[in-house]
Amino acid sequence: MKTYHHGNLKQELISCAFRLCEKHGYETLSMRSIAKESGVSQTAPYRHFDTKESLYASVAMEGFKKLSAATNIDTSKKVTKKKLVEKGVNYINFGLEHANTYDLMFGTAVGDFSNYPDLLDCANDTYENMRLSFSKLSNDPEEVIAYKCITLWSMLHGLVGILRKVAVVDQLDPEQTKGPITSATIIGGNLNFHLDKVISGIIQS
Amino acid sequence: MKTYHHGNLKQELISCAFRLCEKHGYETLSMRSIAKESGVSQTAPYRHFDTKESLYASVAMEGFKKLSAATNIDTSKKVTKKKLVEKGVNYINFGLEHANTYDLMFGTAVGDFSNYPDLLDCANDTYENMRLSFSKLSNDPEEVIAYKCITLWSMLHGLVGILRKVAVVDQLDPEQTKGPITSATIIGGNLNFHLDKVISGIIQS
DNA sequence: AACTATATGTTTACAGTGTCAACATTAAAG
DNA sequence: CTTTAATGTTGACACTGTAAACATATAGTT
Repeated sequence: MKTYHHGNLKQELISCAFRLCEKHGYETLSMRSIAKESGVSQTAPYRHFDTKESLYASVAMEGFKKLSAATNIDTSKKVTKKKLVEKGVNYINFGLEHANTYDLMFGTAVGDFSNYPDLLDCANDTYENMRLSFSKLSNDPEEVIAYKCITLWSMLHGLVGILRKVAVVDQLDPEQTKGPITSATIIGGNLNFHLDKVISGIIQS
Repeated sequence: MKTYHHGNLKQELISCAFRLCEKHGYETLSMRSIAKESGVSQTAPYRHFDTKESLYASVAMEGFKKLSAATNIDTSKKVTKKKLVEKGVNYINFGLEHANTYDLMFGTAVGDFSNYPDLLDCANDTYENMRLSFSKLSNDPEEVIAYKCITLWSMLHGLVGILRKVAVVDQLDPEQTKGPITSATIIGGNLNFHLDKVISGIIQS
């Protein structure tokens, strides 16, 4: 039965947008196509989202929740270096497997998180878990932990970005290695080891 | 005097787009506005660029050239750790000062560099200089150097991304430090020292 | 120098976009 | 049961990327 009022349109729009984003990237999303896909009129979304950006913000928030779910360490238990390495591997896998959503989360689609407090909270949660993890692992003063967090997060974030770019290069011509690349090397089995060294370095820094 | 044929439209369009991108970000660029700004009809750019993406590619190429100019080490002379640290600082400064262009270069605006061989070359040059620098600094085998390159580049790339996000958080409310942030700390004088440690770590890894 | 082909420009047109205003229908509150 | 607020639809506007048809200047050939 088809009612005039959808009943749960907002959530429907978000998950629809999330699905489309995952599949085709956020750049191809349109307010109208999402509306159509959800079976409502083209302007119905505007009852729930002021602008396209604010829909993006909701989708990004979903992304951060999933990122946290995929990477968070249970800080109520003992935190080990091994767990931190695992967190790192999970982070990178998330970034590569949900590349389109990751772009939405960390790109320019949502200009300023502070306009979307819920999103800001979710993003901070991701950071906070890393901070807590480092904190449980050592007795460093706060500012040192902050350094380590920024360092690790940057490393992970950067790897996601660079590996994707380099992967494109590799795919282009696997034979021609102008500059002995790299992503294949790292992705193909050694990422774990690599991250282990990097993270060890950060921990001891 | 106004002639029918512009004479140098292609370059004009690129530098015009570059300027607008630097100022307002690539997302706000439109083929038509660039044409208007250049004083030609709305479809004139299509005599020089098949698609908007291909204009983006040219702008991104400009970006990579400037990035190389700002960061490249003269590898014909002796390469020192200090120079590498300097390179890192320059890289991050470029990323933060030309944030909009940096987004264009490393974001999703240009889908696949392999469609734009010139762009690909420029991007590879940036990588290649880093590889050569590491190579001159040690006797590591190629694959180790590749590791180090990826690690350093990821670190730098990640820092640019994360510092900007975190900076946004900081600006929001400089008092409320939910999780003792970070970008102010790092940017405000310690970046050099921080990078020095990180890069030393990478070199010795 | 004249003719032709090509490069480069303009005009017009189309389908798609974000978003606003006016209106319709339903659910919630009094 | 009536009023109000929430949620939907229709229609409109200015803007977008880009294709097609046409105009003009330049370069190349005879």
